Amino acid sequence: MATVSRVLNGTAVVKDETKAKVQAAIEKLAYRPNAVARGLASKRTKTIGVILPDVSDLFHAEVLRGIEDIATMYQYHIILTNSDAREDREIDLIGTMWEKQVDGMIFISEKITKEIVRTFEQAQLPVVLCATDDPEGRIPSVAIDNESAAYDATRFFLEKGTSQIVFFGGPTTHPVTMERRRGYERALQEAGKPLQNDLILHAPDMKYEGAHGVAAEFLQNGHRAEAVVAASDEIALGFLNAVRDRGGNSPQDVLLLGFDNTRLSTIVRPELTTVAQPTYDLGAVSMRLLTKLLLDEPIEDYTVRLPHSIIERTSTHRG
Amino acid sequence: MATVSRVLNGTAVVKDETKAKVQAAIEKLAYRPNAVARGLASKRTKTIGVILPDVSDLFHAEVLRGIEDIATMYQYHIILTNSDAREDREIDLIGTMWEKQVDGMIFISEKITKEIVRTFEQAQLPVVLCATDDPEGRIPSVAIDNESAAYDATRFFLEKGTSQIVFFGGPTTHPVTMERRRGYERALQEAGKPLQNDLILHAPDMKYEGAHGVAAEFLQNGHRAEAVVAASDEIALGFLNAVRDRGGNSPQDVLLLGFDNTRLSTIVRPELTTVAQPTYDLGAVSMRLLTKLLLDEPIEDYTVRLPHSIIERTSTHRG
DNA sequence: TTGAAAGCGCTAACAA
DNA sequence: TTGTTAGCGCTTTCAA
Repeated sequence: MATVSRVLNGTAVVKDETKAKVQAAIEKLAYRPNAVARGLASKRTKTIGVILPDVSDLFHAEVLRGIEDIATMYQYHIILTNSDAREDREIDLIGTMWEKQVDGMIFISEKITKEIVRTFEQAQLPVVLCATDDPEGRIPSVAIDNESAAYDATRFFLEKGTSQIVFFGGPTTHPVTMERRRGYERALQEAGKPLQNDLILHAPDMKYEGAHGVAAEFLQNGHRAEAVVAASDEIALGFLNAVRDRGGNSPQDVLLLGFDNTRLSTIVRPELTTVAQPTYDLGAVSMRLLTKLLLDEPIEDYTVRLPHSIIERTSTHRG
Repeated sequence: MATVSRVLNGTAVVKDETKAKVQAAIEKLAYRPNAVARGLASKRTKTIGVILPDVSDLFHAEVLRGIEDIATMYQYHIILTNSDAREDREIDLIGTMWEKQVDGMIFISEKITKEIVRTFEQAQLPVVLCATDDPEGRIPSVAIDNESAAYDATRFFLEKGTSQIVFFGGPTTHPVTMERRRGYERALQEAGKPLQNDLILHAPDMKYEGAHGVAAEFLQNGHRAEAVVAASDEIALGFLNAVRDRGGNSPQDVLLLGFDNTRLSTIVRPELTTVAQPTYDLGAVSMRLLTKLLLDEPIEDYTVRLPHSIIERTSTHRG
């Protein structure tokens, strides 16, 4: 049994001859090691827990795919759970992940609270935050620099000489939205433009439906916008369709810039200019960082900021 | 220890007084049972394996969400892996799921081969096929009736008096595509219409990009279509944009009907008429069926067919 | 109603 | 280089 274990795991030198015999026996009996027993004995399950708000969200699904691919590469398995971004569920789930003896975790959420940080620290679980960060910087994280991404997006319009630039974010309780809003505000201030509160819109979430309603109301009230910096592609499309509902269109009547470069942005017409987050990479890099943590490899940065870029398409292009 | 186990699992009667003492101790020590040890001892891990082609695909992500919600409800966890619909990987993954001692599996694939059926039977793992079925009907499955869904979609156009109805599917190796094609053909035959092979299109996959190319070529070659029955929303949008690229639009120049009722269908303009698969339910019902299998509950049907419906939107509506 | 004891199928020291 | 032994932290008989 011990020698079989050695052959299987390569944890010690085994004579070629015996190794061959063991492998023959494994073949013959179609033997497959029991990962649960192995996990109990070795205290490593080769399993990592992933908690995210909602897999059926395009962005999360793509991040997850990145996580999974790298996990597979390093022979880890993924236990997945949806939290619906509810803190109580998140904390509960961290506990069950602990019970499952996951080797580490990747955590995606909208907001990293002190309570969550504390729970991770108590659980002593290696964890990497993905697409968000811990404001206190105590937990390793992989994300983009949202403030400067929104700053760049706003500059993009300012350099075209556009005024009446709307910022259209998610809820004000959403830290990522607020970071982006700060970038927008900084760009305007640096350009000497006044901040107009009526040009700052917040949708109930990052989805299409709510954004569509908010945009419709905005236009209904007689407001006008020359350009929109939206915090997600879906939000941008919510604005687009509100404009269309009133007989307008983009880019003729409004220039639109989304966020995330989801598949939507090329499927829709006009194709959407967007700030590309390296969605897949966000997941892949998070998982890679986690493997470094788990394998005690040297780590340069515990806080990784991936580059973003603006992808120009027709929604901001006036023929 | 044994009594603690009894309190935790409710497997035997424990005096209220001792139960209270145990619970107090659990509280005090912040004790959390080790699920791995529990799994080894009881031979049940409360974990189910999910193998699907690609989580980052909208349809699968939504099915997965359905699976996960019901799994949570029954206190199961999900181990997730992507197979990219490659049979060799699928077979390999079934093996690793076995090693992980999952209690059961949900399997989503494009094609259920004999090899896969054999692997499941050898592994003796309870499994439910989701969104596909085993042609031999030996494995429980939850899906819709693709043939009659496409039949209904085609009838929908025939009843409008439409001719030149294109069928636009995925690859010919894709069983679901072929089932739908058969439904399309049956509807035409019953209506006494000739089958025109040049009106049957196959995209390289169910995604937008490839479909867009195939549609562009179709139109380039001077073919015309009055209506399109597409095998996925993305394929329908591929056709739509090919039409638009040539200055046309829907519903004016072509009536479009997609499949799946993904978020895309309402975000896009014109909003897309589509055959709604109960995507979330496909996952939820599969998982529920699996729990019945695992808990030895009575089962009426091992082969569940969920209802589909046509959701009419602007892409088939001529003012 | 509870405690004692065996054992789930491995890994990891320790000898040999 | 290999076999022996002792657990890993639970569940599940079996007695008491």
